[in-house]
Amino acid sequence: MENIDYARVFEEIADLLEIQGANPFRVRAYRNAARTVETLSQPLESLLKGEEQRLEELPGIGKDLAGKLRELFQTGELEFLNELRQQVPASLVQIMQIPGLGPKRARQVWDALDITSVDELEQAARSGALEQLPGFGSTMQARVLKGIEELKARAGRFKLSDADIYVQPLLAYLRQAEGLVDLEVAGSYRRRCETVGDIDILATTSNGSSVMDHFVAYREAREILAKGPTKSSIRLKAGLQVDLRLVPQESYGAAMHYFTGSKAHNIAIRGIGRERGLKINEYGVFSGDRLICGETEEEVFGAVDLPWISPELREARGEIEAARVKRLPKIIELEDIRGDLQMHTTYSDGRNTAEEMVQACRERGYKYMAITDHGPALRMAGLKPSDFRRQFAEIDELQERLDDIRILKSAEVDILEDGSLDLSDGLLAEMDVVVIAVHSKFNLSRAEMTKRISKAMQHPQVNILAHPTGRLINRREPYPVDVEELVKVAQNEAVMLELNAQPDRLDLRDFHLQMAREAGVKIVINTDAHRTAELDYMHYGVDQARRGWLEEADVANTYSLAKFLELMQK
DNA sequence: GCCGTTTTCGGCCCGACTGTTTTCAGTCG
Ligand SMILES: Nc1nc2c(ncn2[C@H]2C[C@H](O)[C@@H](COP(=O)(O)OP(=O)(O)OP(=O)(O)O)O2)c(=O)[nH]1
Ligand SMILES: [Mg+2]
Ligand SMILES: [Mg+2]
Ligand SMILES: [Zn+2]
Repeated sequence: MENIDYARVFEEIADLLEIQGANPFRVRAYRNAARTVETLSQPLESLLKGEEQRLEELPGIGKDLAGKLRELFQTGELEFLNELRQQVPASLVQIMQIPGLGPKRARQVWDALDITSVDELEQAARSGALEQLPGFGSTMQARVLKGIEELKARAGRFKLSDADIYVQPLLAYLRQAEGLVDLEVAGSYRRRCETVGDIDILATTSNGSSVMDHFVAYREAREILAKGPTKSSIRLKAGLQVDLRLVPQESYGAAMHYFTGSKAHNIAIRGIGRERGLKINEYGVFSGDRLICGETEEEVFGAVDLPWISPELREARGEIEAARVKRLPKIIELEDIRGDLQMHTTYSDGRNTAEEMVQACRERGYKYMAITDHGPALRMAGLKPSDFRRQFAEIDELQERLDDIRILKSAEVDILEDGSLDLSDGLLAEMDVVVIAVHSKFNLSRAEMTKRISKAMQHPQVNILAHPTGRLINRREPYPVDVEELVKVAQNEAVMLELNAQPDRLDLRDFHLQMAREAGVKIVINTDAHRTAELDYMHYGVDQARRGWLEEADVANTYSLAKFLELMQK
């Protein structure tokens, strides 16, 4: 019964209801609720256990959906979903994953051809039965077959850092087009989401531009998905989709707001506009047919009496309410960072020596750093106690020659299966800061894993829990663990939680960070660099921290060395 | 299905691109 995916259940209900032809607003309610429970900064389970009506206080969760969440929590099942699956084949929702096929056409192939799965649909398309259906032509049939192939290849979402590989060359190419004024990346990339489904680019022009023709002629494009005067999409050879939107220069602000999203944020802002008799779209803010403003984002927010909101916060997770009462957080910036507390050297699995890492940290203006090579439990990469002592002596020597940075002796100590550590208390006592993390034995139950990590955190010499959930984006699920409980332990034991800035970790997640902030637990943003260049991953960590509403004071490595050392006192 | 000091009923964001639609539905952003 542990680990019910509440969001998935609501998503499935939304899909099935939509195929059934239910009221679109009812469908949207389920989709919104799925989003809400997925990204909750208060843990859903503690709300579910509570006696009171706390669940109903969540935006978009009323009596009915709260009841369904409770039923799921208590029984592990949902009668309503089971009944729905009797009425609509559950495998039909897969058909909606194919580009160009939505609820109406899923319904149509089910009704007309008794198709209930992607495989059956593929057969119908191959046999030519599909193009006989009203509304389906040969073009559509071919598109479906292609869509099914792509679905099998499964490009999926791209890590933000992978998207970065393609963004700069593409922008450089687009800038060659005639008639361009602005060119900016919007969408989830601008909101600095940990993964992006595509790249959304906004261009503006004063007198018309040839940018659309130029765009679809990009040599890295594999396919043109759509092409119109204001909006075109291509798929890159790498599989990544790119959407380009072109609007008049005077619509820059409104278009940027629209194209940055998120969708839920847009709907909320437009709803507020509507209450005030305003129409907000990507071209501007309108009163009737009269354009009121739209040149800048500030104007758009201003039209609904809100201050400008950072893109990272635009997720309809309370930022609008916070902005309304002037309580938006002043979120952290890269320049606030004064140190990096996890990195590796050639002593373990790093590529650069301690001296090189120190030099690289000084170049980045850091005032302190910790060298955290692995303990002996990592057999290939780990250090024996004697290696650590050798390294500490080397650090002493390096430190003697430097007065602009403090090198903290440390280690990334492994949390063993029973919650004990792979280095002795004696050795830990020789360190300035102790970082702990799980690196093996992931297949414990949630309760066991939580107990294991909690025990390690209770060790009196431990300061930082690194990459607390162990997930690797697109490669490895987090091990099962109760992050809410870890936050509580961190609070009681004065342990800090790491936000690991490696772009495939970004661990903790944004909503975990919000949870920690609300509990007053300090976060440390570390790059876990395995070479000097990886120290620059810090900005990914800061981006994630911004999405988690963290302010400078919430992040321990924004403090001066003295203050940071003070924070570690138990 | 949710929501509300203008409402407990009647609203719910708004627009672009595609295809076979003869005047616009479906899908997607
Ligand atoms: N008003 C409005 N805006 C939308 C809607 N769908 C998308 N947008 C806007 C907000 C999105 O951030 C932006 C880009 O759309 P995308 O589908 O690419 O979404 P986004 O980039 O947020 O996430 P992604 O990582 O691409 O899945 O377009 C919508 O239904 N209504
Ligand atoms: Mg996008
Ligand atoms: Mg897009
Ligand atoms: Zn590690």
